[in-house]
Amino acid sequence: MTASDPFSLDDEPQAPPGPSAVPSAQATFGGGEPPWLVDLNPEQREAVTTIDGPLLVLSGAGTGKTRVLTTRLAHIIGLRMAQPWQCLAVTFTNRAAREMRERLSGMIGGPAESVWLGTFHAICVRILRRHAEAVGLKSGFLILDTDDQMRLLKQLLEGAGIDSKKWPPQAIMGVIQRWKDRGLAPDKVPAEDARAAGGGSILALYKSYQARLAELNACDFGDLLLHCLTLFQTHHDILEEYQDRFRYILVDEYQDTNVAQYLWLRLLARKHRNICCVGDDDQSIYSWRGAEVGNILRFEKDFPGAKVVRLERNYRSTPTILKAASHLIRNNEERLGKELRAPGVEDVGPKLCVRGVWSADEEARWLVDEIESLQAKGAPLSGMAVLVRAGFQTREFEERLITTGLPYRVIGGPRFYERMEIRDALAYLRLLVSPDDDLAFERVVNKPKRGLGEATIQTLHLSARALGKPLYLAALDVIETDELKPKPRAALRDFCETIERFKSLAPVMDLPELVRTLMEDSGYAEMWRRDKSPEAPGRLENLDELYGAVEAYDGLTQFLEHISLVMENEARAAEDPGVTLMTLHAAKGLEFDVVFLPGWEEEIFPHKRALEEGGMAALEEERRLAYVGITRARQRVFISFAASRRVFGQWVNAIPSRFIDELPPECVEAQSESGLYGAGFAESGGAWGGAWEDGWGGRQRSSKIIPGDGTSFNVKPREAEEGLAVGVRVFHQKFGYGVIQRKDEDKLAVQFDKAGLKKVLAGFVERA
DNA sequence: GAATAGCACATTTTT
DNA sequence: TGTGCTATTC
Repeated sequence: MTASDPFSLDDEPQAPPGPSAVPSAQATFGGGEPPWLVDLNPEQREAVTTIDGPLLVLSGAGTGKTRVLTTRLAHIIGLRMAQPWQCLAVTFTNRAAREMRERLSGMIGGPAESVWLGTFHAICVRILRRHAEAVGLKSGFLILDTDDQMRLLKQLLEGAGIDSKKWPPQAIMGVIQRWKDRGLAPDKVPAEDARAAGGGSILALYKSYQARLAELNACDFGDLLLHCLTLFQTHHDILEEYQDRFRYILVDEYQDTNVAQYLWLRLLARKHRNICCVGDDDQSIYSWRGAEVGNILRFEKDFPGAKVVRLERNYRSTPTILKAASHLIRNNEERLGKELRAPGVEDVGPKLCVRGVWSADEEARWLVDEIESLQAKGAPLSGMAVLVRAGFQTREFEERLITTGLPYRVIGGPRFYERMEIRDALAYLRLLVSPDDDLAFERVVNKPKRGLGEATIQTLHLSARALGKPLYLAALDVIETDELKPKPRAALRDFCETIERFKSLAPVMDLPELVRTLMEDSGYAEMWRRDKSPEAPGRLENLDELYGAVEAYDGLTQFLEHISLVMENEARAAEDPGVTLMTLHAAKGLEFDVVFLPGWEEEIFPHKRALEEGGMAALEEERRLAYVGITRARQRVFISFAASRRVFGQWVNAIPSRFIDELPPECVEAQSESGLYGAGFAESGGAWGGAWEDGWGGRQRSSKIIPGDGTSFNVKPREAEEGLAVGVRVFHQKFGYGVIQRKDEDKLAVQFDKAGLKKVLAGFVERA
């Protein structure tokens, strides 16, 4: 892991690099073809070499989109059409940005460093830090994460006496975010929209939320774009500077851009009009987050004279997989139209396996059996993935994989820097760097408990307001007065002294040591050591990991800035050999030899909620999700559905997803449990769609409740419970070996070696 | 100020 | 079925 921030080079090279730095095409290749073009197919080549004017590259799954983007940059720079720092390339994720920069470095070496390449947010931060004053911020502004955002909004709700039951903060934040996604600052929200949102009350909240952020000199993620956009709209001189600078603009995943990003791009590209957007409307799966497929559908209208290149040669999947995916996605109305094909491949590959089973348990068992048998045939587990619609669905497969003893990893879930203990530690660090960080102060002032409760904080708030100072600085004053009772005053003084001490230590002390000692001296680490709850040891481990993570950085400020934009934990990204479990959303951009797509049932996939909220448009997005899932596979696809599964503890019947009917029968091998859909199922052939009708009476939900099969865990002889105490090592049929962390009658909390912390009944474990 | 019991709620998520 | 949040109680 490196802490080097590509954007930290604030001074651009003044003079163009000498001929040695960027090889000139003419000089090096004697007028012949530059080597980077050699292996490109004709469409890719066109996308790379059409560098003047607007260009839309419709790049299907697996057609070499990253390659086109990086080669295009190399081409522009290599031909000296522009200097590296005159090129802007924006992505959505840090992962994509990193990959692009690495590949570019491989092609052109050092100059790759000075390309403006990063996520929309990172680029905006870079610009905003320079021109913060122009939008009412100071350069050192703080970037809030979701946690801080919600905290702040809740405070405002409380202050305004709004019932958070009637107006859930999450929903309010959602409305505000959508406005920001559309590039709407509070004063630009259309009256009609404002009226629709709580009769204008949400707009009022939006206003006060923004005001509070300004007071705190802080931004949320949406603001990074919104402020940057406002900056461009209101300061023509600044806009022009960037318009002049960015001769060539490249955009990755264009189908995921929201309105704000679109406006931002359009402004920047207005001068040179050299904008190249790469995207795939069939993989637009983030509309619920503000992404506008419309941006890609309208490109030619917005950029008159735009050229469109279609990349349809897929180098990833077998022809059968491509055929199935194409057939499915053809059911969508709103698309630009594109067909993936596999160039020059003779072997069409095996059919997709679609399997129906009775219950979700069986589905997991079957799926893991398939994994095992593939592994036995020599397929590596790291080439296999289970892709689900929603995060909770990974559980049944995890459990089954544990029982079987196969290694796996789950992508997603709470990330390292979002864990409570890490955020607490970060708040301490933030306070060292910026004493005006009220949110950080409030977070840790009474963590661990110092007897500084609500009453004390309230007093502090009043004093702070009176003094016109941030909380922490006000606290420094207040401890010198009699405003507080002796006890809280002493506690607060103690807290402030610790912070002050570390503030002076910060410049001289080695970073990991500083963080560790701060956690010790503040009593924070001790708090978790004393905590008897079973998750406490894990939290301490995470803190240890944090001490290790800061090592790579030069200073606290750099560390905090970096993680505010890069929330992922790079240290953990290391490849390991297990099966990958994740959501379909998380799988976009990845590929595997074998892909398992379980849970293809109506109401789960397509998801009920999505359909309720978004109607037909949402159904199309769900279908695109299915398309994304299938096209992740290189060799094989296994789709499955269960006739019944437990949802929130209740047995619920399900019918197969409509997407199964939309697969071309000739690409599918149907398997089903005996009796599940009668004999008609397997041999239904062309009348594929009708197969379900026979078994289920059309698409009506069956009212018959199918109970669990009752064979597995009915009655188990009660083990001698006396041997089971905290600290005892035990064995569990499902979860394997572990140590008892807590005992409450017959309920145990056990930390399992592989399965993590689980609550189990004493009857299900035995002494190891 | 802290522990606890009851209660609603339960897609997708990067920055 | 599990969790995380609020309201209540000590």
